Amino acid sequence: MKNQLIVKILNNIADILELQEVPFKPIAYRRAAQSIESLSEDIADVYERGELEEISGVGRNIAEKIAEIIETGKLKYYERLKREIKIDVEGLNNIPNLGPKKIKALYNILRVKNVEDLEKALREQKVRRLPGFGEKTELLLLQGIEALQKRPSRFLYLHAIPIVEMVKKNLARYDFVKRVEVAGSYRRGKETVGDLDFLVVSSQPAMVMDVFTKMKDVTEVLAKGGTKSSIRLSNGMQVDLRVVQENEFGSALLYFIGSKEHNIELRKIALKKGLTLSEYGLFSLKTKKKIAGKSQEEVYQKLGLRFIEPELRENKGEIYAARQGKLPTLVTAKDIKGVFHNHTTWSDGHNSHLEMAQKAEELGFKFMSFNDHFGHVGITNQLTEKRLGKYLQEIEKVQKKVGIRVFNGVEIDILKDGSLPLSASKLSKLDVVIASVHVALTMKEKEMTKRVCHALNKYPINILGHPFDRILQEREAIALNLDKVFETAQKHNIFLEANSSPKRMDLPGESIKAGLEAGCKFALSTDAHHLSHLPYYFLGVNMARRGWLEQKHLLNCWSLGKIEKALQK
DNA sequence: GCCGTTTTCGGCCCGACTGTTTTCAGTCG
Repeated sequence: MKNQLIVKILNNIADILELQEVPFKPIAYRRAAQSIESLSEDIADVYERGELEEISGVGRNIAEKIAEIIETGKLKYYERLKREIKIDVEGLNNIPNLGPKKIKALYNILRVKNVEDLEKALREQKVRRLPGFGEKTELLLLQGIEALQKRPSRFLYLHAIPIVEMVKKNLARYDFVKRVEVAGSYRRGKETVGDLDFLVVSSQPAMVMDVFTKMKDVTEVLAKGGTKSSIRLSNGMQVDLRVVQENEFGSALLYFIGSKEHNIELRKIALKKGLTLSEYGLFSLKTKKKIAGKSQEEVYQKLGLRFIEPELRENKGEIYAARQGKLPTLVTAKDIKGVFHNHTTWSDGHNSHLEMAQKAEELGFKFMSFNDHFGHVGITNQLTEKRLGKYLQEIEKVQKKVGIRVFNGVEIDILKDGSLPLSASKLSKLDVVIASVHVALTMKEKEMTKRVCHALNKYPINILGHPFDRILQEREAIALNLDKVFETAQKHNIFLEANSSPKRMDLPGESIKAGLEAGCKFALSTDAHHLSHLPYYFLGVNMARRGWLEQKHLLNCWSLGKIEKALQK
């Protein structure tokens, strides 16, 4: 799988060209890199089919370069650029407040080639003497280098929630704050959050700036202006805030929710219509007159588009769909009638079947399924064939005590050879069979794909559990040819899991979308190991929405009768 | 270097904040 290598090379080329002040090409390389990053298959397969140029942002020239990397593992053009430039542009670009122009000046005058050179020059106070630099810049860069080594780059969505609540609460108590909204990737429901963006409506922006930058947990004020400030909190999270007027709230929210790519696309559409779009509103280019801005709906409408839900705003086809009136009616949290994949003390969970079921009922669910580990090599207390009978009896007992439908089932390991540790005939007697990969995670893509597809082909599986088997911030996804897995799952009516566990979020939204396009259906699960995990199903809803899912694509939204029928094997 | 759901050539988003300046360039989102 060379996707990541190619993404890295293309981005590095963009960095170098930017430094050489080559116009427009950097944007082209970055766009191509971005498309490849969100590709759900091995780019080598795309190349084999001769379809590289069908990737958006990839034309004849970049396609040739990608082909060369796939065939030889490197790129002569890139090697030549690196020889010419002699600078670690990638490393230096990571430092905040350092861009191509400053990197160039640092090299031309001080021969700074990498982060180490820069740190040395900064400590020797040589940088402040450069034209366009000064003492403050020197300090800023030094702090940037230090912070880079300590700070986590992204946060789990779950960990961002209390921060969002804290900021909202802090601001909402002032009467000069008319409205507070969280925007950015958090609002788009991304699996992880890099920073937080807030939008405030107030006629006294200076006061807002003051209270925002003086909140209790602020360790650093990164910027403070008349209408816009940035702070850093003690856990390293950066929070940006912008104050706008009531009548520009819609266009400002649109702008701050992003994504950047979505916004750029909207602005291009505006230009084609003789308009210009900014956070202040949609204006006529000729008369400068304001056409829209109070609400997001209004801006979309004047651009000839239906309203696009924030989760879809990634410039991945949503704008075209909005123009055609073909946007999906996304699932919402209240459409979820129950959750799959819950653990109890019968394997590695913390609560009993009854406690879990009561909590599910309390949350308003109509059903839940129990799927304790079966044959997991890595944990103690896994279910065995011997314990299975009693486990099922226990679930039957619980069924009589609660007012919701309780499905029995297991989460069974897909072993190294693609077999499962329980026979197909015994598995078919269970309500819900989830099969997951838990061990031997380092297999090569071909082998791993064969392993998973073999299991899907040979056993009565209902749900493929956490297909990536990644742990956010800790463990990368296993190597899988998703196209083949999707195709096999679709053939056997096996649902793909949208696992809502905060550290898994697996499949992520963009892969759900790819699976949907392959004709697959999905099952949302909590993978709860404690009753306090059950409410986290909303994370799965975020993923499903980012994956363009409607009720008909998600098993959890169906009637109980339809669910039971769909689970029969 | 890419792209066109009105374009196969002529475009390629828009504005705030900071630091170093004395009106603006660089960086960021």
